[in-house]
Amino acid sequence: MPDNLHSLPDWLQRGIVDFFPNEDNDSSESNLSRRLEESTKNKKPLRVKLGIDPTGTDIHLGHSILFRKLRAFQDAGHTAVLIIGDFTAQIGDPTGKSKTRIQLTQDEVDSNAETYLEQLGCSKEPSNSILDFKTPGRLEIRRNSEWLSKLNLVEVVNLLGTATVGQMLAKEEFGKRYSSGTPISIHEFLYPLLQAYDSFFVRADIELGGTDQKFNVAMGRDVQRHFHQRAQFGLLLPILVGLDGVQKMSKSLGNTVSLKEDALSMYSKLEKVPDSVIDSYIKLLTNLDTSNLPSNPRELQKLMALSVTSIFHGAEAGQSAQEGAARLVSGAQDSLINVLEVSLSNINFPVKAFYLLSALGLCSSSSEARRQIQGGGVRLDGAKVTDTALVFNEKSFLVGKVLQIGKKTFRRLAD
RNA sequence: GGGUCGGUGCCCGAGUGGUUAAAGGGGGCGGACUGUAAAUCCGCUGGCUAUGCCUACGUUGGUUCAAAUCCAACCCGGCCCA
Repeated sequence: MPDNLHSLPDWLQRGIVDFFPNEDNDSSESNLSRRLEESTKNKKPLRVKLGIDPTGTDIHLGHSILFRKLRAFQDAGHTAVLIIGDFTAQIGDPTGKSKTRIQLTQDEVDSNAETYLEQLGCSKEPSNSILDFKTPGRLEIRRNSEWLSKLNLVEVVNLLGTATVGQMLAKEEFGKRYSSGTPISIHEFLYPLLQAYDSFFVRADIELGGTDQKFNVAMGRDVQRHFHQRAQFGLLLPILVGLDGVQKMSKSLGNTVSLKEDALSMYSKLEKVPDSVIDSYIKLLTNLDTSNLPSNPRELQKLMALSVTSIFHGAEAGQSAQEGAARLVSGAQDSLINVLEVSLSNINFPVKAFYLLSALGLCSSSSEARRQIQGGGVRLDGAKVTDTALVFNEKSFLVGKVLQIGKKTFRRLAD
């Protein structure tokens, strides 16, 4: 934690791990709080850059930390510059990757970008969206293909001249991959430079990023200076640990909570998160007062889950998710009100139980369904199904009953 | 370009002609226990409406009754040399 974190305004402090430059002087070039003051004094909002590469379809809680901080800047009167890395997504950020990333097509990238904006609340009012899309002057959305696809080779070569191979290999992932003999494609070296060029192009005053972005954000400063522009500040936020409590939250590790998920699903995942991560979740994902929290870990877990869910779905939905989750756990099958329904309309009767599970999409394959039944993981209205050869003859027998797979998946069967 | 080693299931990694849907570990899933946690123990971990059938060990072709295992060509990577 940086020593002079306290020099920053309260709204900015929470969750900040590092910021740079971080010099204790009066210069607005190297002292962030001076720069903020200068901006207020001159009534000139700062341009706060956050880049996202639309490489997937989901925004998860880990990303939300950055977006919420970006929103805080918006609320403080600054301009959020959201960069959709539609160009860079096709190169792939090597950060944290042990392998070269698969390249995406323009179409994939475009549709991903759309779902991202949707999840950030582009069609909602600022009061219940993650970013403020409505207040004039508070948000600028740019696609980096706008400028990156126009660079010619001369300009690219010039840009490449900003960094050295030594600098690149000093970057942790590259260094590891290099020394372990894992291939590094040359185009991957270009990634940090393009991200840096974005900062120059949008004239960023501040760039937000996860701690793993330190190198890329710092590169932005170099490139801005290279093009005779005032260098941005870097503001680093932590990488959220995933639901497994060990690795970072990442779609490919399957330990995420997506913002797309309904309140019940979000709550259920969060309330069973390992104890070790609860503190960080509370600090990074909620606005709870950390000096006044329940000491019982189970209570703490529930409070965290409730708070986070409420932030993304509203207080009311959070409440009912909590109640719904409690009912699920208590095993009170009769009172399963909020269980998602699934229609049997496409099923031909008689139907084999394992086929039904797979046809309804509750298991990834019919073989998987069979295994679930064998392993005792399937229940119908609370009664364990153990016979893999079980056949249901009549639809009417199933309608209204609750099918359960494992502890988390419940579906009410509808006509 | 030359030499050399290598490419096995989600990952790591054994296997060098047949009882191999492929040892072992990790991860994941399910069960028991619990705080719906952790730890621990047990089971499962290619697909298929399924007592059987199909697809799988970089790719393609070949040898063989039989190939992840042998041969050829090709593709991809590491290292060394140029």
